[in-house]
Amino acid sequence: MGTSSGRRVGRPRAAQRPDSGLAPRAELLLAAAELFTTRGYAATTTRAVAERAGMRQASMYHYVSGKEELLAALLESTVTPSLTCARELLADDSRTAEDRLWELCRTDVELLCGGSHNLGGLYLLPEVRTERFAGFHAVRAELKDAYRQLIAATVAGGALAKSALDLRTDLVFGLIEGVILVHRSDPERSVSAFARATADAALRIAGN
Amino acid sequence: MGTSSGRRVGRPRAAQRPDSGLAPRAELLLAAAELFTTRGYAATTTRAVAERAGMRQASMYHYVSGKEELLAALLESTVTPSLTCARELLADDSRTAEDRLWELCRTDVELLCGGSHNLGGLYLLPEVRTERFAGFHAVRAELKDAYRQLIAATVAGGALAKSALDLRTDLVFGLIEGVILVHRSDPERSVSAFARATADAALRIAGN
DNA sequence: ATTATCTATAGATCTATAGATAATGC
DNA sequence: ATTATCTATAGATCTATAGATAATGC
Repeated sequence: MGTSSGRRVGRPRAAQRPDSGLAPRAELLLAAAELFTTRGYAATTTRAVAERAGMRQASMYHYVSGKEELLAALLESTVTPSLTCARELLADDSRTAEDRLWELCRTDVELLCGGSHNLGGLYLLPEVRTERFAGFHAVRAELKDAYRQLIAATVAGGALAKSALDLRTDLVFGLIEGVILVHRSDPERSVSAFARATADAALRIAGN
Repeated sequence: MGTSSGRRVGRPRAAQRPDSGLAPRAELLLAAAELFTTRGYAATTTRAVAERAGMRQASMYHYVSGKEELLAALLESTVTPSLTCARELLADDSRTAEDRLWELCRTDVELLCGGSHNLGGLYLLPEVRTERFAGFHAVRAELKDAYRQLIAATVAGGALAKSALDLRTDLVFGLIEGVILVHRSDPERSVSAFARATADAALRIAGN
């Protein structure tokens, strides 16, 4: 738990603050998300993360092995919901491919821009390309493949050359990810309207 | 100069390498571009930059005041050509707005993805959002405004509501920038064909 | 006794400066 | 004499571990 309060086991924290209601690991993840997305991964120190989570630098190591683990956990938690959605849509025969592609785009944009801390921004960190985050890359590749399948099914009259399909997939996927940048430049805009508009735009790119 | 070789003034470099033909400052900028785009800004040390440029860490300070100056210079050098192109297109009355928007998109993608070191990737660094790079942001805002003007002129039959215009501008601009991510994921693809395809996609999004 | 935290710190950086040195230029 | 570089290093971090401490649980 750690969720409900009352007196807790262990030495009290030095800087006490109103109980966040979160378990310590979740506090760390939240703090890391905020700092990584705004300042970047390399520029964020373990001290900054821990202190923002309400504990001292060294205490962080009681919950995680270091910064790397925090980023890995955050990355995976960001793609997983998109992938779940993609799998459901792929399996749903009752709707047209176009319809499902639109829905996938919309949901994905909502997820990327929706959370309070612009978690999608994590995707842009240069460090993410490192092999250490292979788990994330694998999940992401699966998501991209779902896009590819839906785009292929969208095309009227069957077969599209592989290179053409790859291109469209990349453009659509790029649009969806580019959305992170757009959202960053204007975080006030209504996410749900923006998500629908982006999905519309994606269909225009995917279409014939 | 520094460009042509022969014996040069000053103590010789410790690690001598075949003369790159570049002036030392240019060598530093090139090295920084490679490292910043691949590893990130904060993760890149002054030592790494200097060493890659063929000199010792301390010698770098003879040419630049530090990492920050390198990033600022690189950023500005990346937008400036796009902006020049945008100004020319805005002034050219002999072509349709659609035509010019297409051309701007194409050129921009070429510039973002064309250079050998994926300089466009610099835009994605979290540090870039800092006020220190206000110069870059100003130039970039001007470029975005050029996009906005061309998109407005593209719309058939005049006025588009401001919010609708803003949305389209953001989507198009986002697509163009998103291209950096796409290029990153598949750097082998022909840039010029990709640039044309992206420009096509941009027109679809901008269009009515 | 167990646990969550703390304080203290060693070891490993990294930046930016001070001052020496090895070339050419005159 | 001027210049471009070098070596050396002080001061400022930052990470991760060791060991102490202040709670609750039994």
